[in-house]
Amino acid sequence: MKEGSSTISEEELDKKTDWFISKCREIGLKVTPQRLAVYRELLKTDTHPSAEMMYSKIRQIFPGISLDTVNRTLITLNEIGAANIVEGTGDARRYDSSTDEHQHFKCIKCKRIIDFHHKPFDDVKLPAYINKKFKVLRKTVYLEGICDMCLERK
Amino acid sequence: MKEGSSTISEEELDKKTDWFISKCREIGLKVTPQRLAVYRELLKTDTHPSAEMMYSKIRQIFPGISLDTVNRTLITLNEIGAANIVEGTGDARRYDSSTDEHQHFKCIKCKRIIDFHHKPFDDVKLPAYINKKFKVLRKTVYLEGICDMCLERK
DNA sequence: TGACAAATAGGAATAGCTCCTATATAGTTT
DNA sequence: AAACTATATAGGAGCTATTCCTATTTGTCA
Repeated sequence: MKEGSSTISEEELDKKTDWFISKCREIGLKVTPQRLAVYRELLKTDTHPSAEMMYSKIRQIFPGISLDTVNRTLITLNEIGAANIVEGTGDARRYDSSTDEHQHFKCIKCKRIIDFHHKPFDDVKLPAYINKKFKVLRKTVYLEGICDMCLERK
Repeated sequence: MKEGSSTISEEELDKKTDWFISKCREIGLKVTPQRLAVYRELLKTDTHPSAEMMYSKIRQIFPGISLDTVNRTLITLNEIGAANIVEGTGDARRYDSSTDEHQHFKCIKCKRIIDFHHKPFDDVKLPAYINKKFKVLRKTVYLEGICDMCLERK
């Protein structure tokens, strides 16, 4: 289970940045400093930030960026597979840069989202009639409840 | 897989209405005609409506109701276990009156939500460390992709 | 039936995007 | 390296979904 700030290594960050640049070029997206900043900041966190959270963060290193750009960029990242929108029930969209298969737990009190990985969930195959009828792009398992911190606080 | 309008029987509707009334009394919620109307209309559909969709529908039989009441009521229904908020990634909240275990597929083009039930998903047990650390109130499996209708149209 | 806490209608306010447009710039072409 | 052009951006307007506010109404219980 991962919580708090990420500890991604410089090496890993550079590797993913290179991948991202190639991916953009491949698709024909321009590699703008804004895009790079959004992608790299998202890589550095595992708190599943909202667009607004990313905006505050990025403004510290890139003061002129607009919220609209952050929003558009996050959606773009999701489209090209460089990030995912975390599933949930209402509230602001939350983003995740992890591409490894994993699941989410969201606290309905503090809205914190915590990653975990339980292999049996990955292993369940979809029924054939679903794959036949629909084009499934994403399969997620999502838990909701009260987190340890909120349980204690109460 | 269920699509289109529900075919809930009068009998079933009455049974659930009785249950709902007891539940409200038990918790100390007043049984208002607005609450009953929202609950009963939600029971009659399986299109996973948004608050706005419910509002249009209910206004036909209850012209004076306000959108705020519909919104508040749907949230209340979710809180007392008389309905669920469907998981998703953005857009307006969608609601479901079904209490049976099942899963959702959402079309990212037309936003249609379709129920299905694949027992292996129910059977996966959560890892012990999750249940120990968090109070899990809900476990959902959510698929996203392109539905049959949108695939054809393209 | 009267009292009162809870719920409602209606409108105002807010949050979270998304759209619009003039300007700027990455990537390409010369 | 200058010019070109399709994209991308900043900033603000606009929009959608939801929540808040408050005067009024209404279930529920004594």
